[in-house]
Amino acid sequence: MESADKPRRSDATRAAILTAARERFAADGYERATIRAIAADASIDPAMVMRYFGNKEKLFAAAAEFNLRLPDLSDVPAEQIGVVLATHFVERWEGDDTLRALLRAAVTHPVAAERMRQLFAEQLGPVAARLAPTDAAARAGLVATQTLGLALTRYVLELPPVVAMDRGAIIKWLAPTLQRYLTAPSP
Amino acid sequence: MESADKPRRSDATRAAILTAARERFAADGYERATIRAIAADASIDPAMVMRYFGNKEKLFAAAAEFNLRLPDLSDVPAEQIGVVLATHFVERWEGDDTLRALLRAAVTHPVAAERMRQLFAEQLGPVAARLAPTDAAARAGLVATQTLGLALTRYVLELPPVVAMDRGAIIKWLAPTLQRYLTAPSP
DNA sequence: GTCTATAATTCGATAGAC
DNA sequence: GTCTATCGAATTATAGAC
Repeated sequence: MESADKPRRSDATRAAILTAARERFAADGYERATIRAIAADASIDPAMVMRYFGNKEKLFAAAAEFNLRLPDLSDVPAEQIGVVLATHFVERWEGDDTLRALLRAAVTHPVAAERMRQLFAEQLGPVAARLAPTDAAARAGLVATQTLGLALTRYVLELPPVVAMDRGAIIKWLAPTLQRYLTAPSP
Repeated sequence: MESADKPRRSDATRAAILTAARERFAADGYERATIRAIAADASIDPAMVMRYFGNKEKLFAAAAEFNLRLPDLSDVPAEQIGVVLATHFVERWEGDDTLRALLRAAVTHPVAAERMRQLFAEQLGPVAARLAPTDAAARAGLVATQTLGLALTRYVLELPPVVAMDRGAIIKWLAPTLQRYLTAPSP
């Protein structure tokens, strides 16, 4: 929208604000994350945050801009879709505050919740539709229950046994679940 | 602590406050749920809420007091544990604001999160321990990922396809997942 | 027990000097 | 572009009259 032309001098400042905002939103949720704290983290004046992003809602919208980055799955054999998806999700969540910020905010912030709904409908829906033409929506929803449940318990609630599991174990346990939700006959 | 003796006159007021508090905490989360709004819902003065519960934290603690109410599962055959658990959880979540209030608050409120951790450790842990002595904790954690994931997507985020599913379908889809997490050999 | 008044904070947002 | 000063609103919590 605005980034096509010349890279502005202030882009570094902008990026610093966004990074700090993502960390705060991810750690504290929408209402506890204050503009003052975000500005302090970015070593900048709070008024600058307002100048750059207008208000808190727009700042959040910019900070939580992201997608699932699902790879092209059209070449993946149907019987391997579970492993591929489980692997992708586990690695996608780690090391990026954006998704945690969105999840935490979505619980109390209607706009964030709506974006979460869009995200799974638009990006996971098509995958399910290719594998199961009839009840694709329900199957995509089931995949969401398991993947978001993992994210919730591991990164937000931090249930000790879920935190303790390594990535490999998680993938091995979850892959058959996702596989069944997407390709098994309706029970 | 205080309820053993005589039922006080003010117990009705107390109960009204708690009911309103649960609804507000469940609908708005911890920080957006205000004492003023709770008092208004209960048709009472805000100052009374403070008098009865001291402060907001204690009010929440009282309102979110609950347990999973897991039935006695020692008589359930190991191969039916999935169906029994899935059925119980689906019916436990519906029609009771308490658990939704706790889940929503736990995402941003550390005390609520700690209670959520205790809840699953103390009540789900033993069930897993009986079925799988070695890696019981991990299996209980996996069950938590799926059951809390369902609660999150259906009652909090309200993903349309998850909301649209009826209880029977949910149970049929989730039961094999829970069954495998608890009784299948480690992958 | 009940309610009014208000203290004490905190936060988002704005105005304006430099 | 950057920062100071501050407004206005909302909230928890308290003090005290009745």
